Amino acid sequence: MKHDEEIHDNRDAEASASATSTYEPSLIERKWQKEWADRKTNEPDMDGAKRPLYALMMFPYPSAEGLHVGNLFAFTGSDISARYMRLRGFDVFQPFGYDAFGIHSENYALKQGAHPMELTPKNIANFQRQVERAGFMIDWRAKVDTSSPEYYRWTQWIFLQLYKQGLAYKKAAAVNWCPNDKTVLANEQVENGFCERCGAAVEQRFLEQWFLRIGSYSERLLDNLDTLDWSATTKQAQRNWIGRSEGAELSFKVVRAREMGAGTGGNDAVVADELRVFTTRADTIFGATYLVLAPEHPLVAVLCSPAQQDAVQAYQDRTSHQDLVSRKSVKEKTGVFTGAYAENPATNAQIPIWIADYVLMEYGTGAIMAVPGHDERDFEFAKVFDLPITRVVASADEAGDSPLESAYTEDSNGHLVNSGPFDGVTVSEAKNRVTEWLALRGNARPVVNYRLHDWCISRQRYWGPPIPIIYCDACGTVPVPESDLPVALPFIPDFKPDDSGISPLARHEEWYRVACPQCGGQARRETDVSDTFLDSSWYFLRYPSAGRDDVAFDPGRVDRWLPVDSYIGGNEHAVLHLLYSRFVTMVLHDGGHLPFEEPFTKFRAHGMIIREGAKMSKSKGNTINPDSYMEQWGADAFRMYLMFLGPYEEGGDYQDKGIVGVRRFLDRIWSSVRDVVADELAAGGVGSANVVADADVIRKLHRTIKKVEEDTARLAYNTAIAAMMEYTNVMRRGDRTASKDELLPLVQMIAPYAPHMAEECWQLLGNENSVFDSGWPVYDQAQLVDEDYELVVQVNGKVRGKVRLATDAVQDAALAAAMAEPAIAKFVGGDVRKVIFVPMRLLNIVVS
RNA sequence: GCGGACGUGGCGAAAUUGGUAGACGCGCCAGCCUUAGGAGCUGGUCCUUUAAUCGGGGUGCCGGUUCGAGUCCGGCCGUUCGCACCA
Repeated sequence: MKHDEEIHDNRDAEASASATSTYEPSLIERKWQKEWADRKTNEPDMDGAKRPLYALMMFPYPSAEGLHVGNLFAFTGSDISARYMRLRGFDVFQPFGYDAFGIHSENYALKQGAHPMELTPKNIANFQRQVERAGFMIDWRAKVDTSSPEYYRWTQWIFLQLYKQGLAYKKAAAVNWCPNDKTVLANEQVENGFCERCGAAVEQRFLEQWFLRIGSYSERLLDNLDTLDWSATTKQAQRNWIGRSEGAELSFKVVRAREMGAGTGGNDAVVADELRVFTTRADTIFGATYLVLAPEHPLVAVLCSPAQQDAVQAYQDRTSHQDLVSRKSVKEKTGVFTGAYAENPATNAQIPIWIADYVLMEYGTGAIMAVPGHDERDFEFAKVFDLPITRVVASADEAGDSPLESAYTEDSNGHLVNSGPFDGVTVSEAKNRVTEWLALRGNARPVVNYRLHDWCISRQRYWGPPIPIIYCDACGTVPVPESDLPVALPFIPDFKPDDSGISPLARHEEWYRVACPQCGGQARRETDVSDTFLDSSWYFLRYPSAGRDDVAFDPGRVDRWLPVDSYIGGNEHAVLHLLYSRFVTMVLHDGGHLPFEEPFTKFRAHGMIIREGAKMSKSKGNTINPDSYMEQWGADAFRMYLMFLGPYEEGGDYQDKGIVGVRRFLDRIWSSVRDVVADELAAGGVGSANVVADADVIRKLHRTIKKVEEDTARLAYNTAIAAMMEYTNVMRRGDRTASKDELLPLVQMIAPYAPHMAEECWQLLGNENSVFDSGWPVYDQAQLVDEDYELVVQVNGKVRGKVRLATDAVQDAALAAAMAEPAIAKFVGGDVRKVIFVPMRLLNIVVS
């Protein structure tokens, strides 16, 4: 629009012109976005800010479909919070960027038959257009794109720091393989055995992979949660994911099977000293009637008797080819006897050792003691294979000699039976005492186990940062020297993944052949790239130093701006991004690179937007195109409506008709401003206001400021907006013309919500500066107190009337006032037994 | 199965420490204005009863604590999210 120039160059004329016109969002929104850019309104002094505040929103992946309304909901909530803090006088730094590397971007390119290196910049440009249109207070100097060499150079640098600190290692392991995306997935990316991205059933493969030792940070990751100001739901999700469980590691002496004695009879030979199991129910040891190892357990080969060799081998083959869906979903118990026995350290009985796929190698020691009497899975297994079931726990009111129909897993009020010296001891007490008893004999030690596994970051894909490692025949695994970073991702036309389990880069000898940085001999590069979640695990560290090509992050800027003061985002990242970011920050702290170990001081999870009661999805065809809504109603109205739907932290139901209410509200404010300006022009120019503020309106105003301030601070945007609407209704009651003094604070309050309109109104009302530099209105405490109030009068708890009462009135006065009212007095029949007086609220007269 | 959140009009939702249930908005009804209105303004809108009041009932269900419960406690029912053969 060429209109822009006219607006800009001829502001006063335009101001008076628009003052008499109707509210035209498209004009003023464009105008102010340009103004903010020209005036550098959104750019704090990165090296000199006095009251720095880092407000972060979760950066999106720039999908080709463009901005989703869910993105907009998330960004708007963050933006309101940031703009509010700006009005409160903070130097707010709110950056934005793109999580452009990774499988989703690559898959989309594959679908389009395009190359991600060419497609990604286009997607970013489109996304950026939409984000700019919504009018966020973003400092665009700090833009980050994880797929740019300037960024991923430092992602690789971070990998090297992990490597240096011994926290990155390569191992051959059974990993999750997505046959559709043709890559390895982290545990966190597998949902119920299906690929989180594409939904394909995940298979198990045995591949050499790079892992990060997040598991060794379990305790810290868990304990620190208590110190963080985060949404409770997010913390809870992390606690579940880390999965701490207290128990004991018990050791069982192993004996060779009798049948193996080759006719010598009873000549037991020890083949492995001991077998260790993890249990949270050491108290049930007397009921352990067999042991079960995971089929992958390394001792299986040693323990297995020749007679059972074939059966065991066959079972192992079967499990190793199984995909994780069938392996991990509950189903019929299967297993094979190894031919070996172990000695129960409590009963000294010889118990058989089995293998079964219901025991997982990656948890605990990969072996369990089976107590079929008191564990559902063990019970089921014992039934299938006819193994003995011994009862060792009974509830308080039973003797415990009746046979079990099912596993008795209740442990809160049970006591031990058939447990030798521990008969009668309660379960909770026995957990410790049995462990201690076994420990004295060297058969137990208390252990804390975590469910959190190390993080597999290898991806056999193209669109990611190459892992900066070189393999040399002479020197072994050699990290790329930091001075050689970035290891650039080459442009290759054939970036399509295949079934081989190796990356597309491995097909390019000219790329992976390289001289060893240590000995100069022939060597080859690692051809896997790293997980997208490594890219996003540190982007917030980069923002304040974006553009610097000599460091990942500048220490001075880190000191001034980090850790992040306020982070707002979706709970879908509760255990992925948010946990990885905490881990990486801790590692960088331990390596001496950061002065803090927790990246996000405060985190709030927002809710989800649904539409007309149903989830939005492309397949249902009920998605919302933000562009068309912003076109029709204006970005301000759209932003505000999204916030008005429901509590921000819970989400809301988008109803197409609802936005009109918010737009009407903005129209009303606009027309009040227009009236004031018109009056002033008629009266001789700006500043000659002639409508006098109304005392009742002003009192309502101060209450409203307090309410909006408190609600905005706690992200209760829906009620803050309601309060502003209420005030506007009072201010305009009966189509009354508002006064300038009534209007100015409203414009300031609404600024975080409808920033363009607020700026325009602020200017029309005669202000030169940005409304965001004007400060937050201050309410007057004295205006909040009334001389009298309406006292609710109850008789026996039922509301019977209301009386006006002086604010400082005491109970006797209140009672007298109530009884003077015939409508109330008629309900007070018998004796007054009791009077409850809650000043400023109610009076309850209790009669017999 | 374990852990969390939630359940309020026709709809989205409000409701400090327990203190007038339904703010605000949508929709709907009536009126005003208008040549007209998918514009604007005013009033009304939980159910029941009533000419209107008065009254009675009402926050998923059952019970409890309390002068007083949407809110607290116990037990169900339902919705939803996270984890899940984790020993």
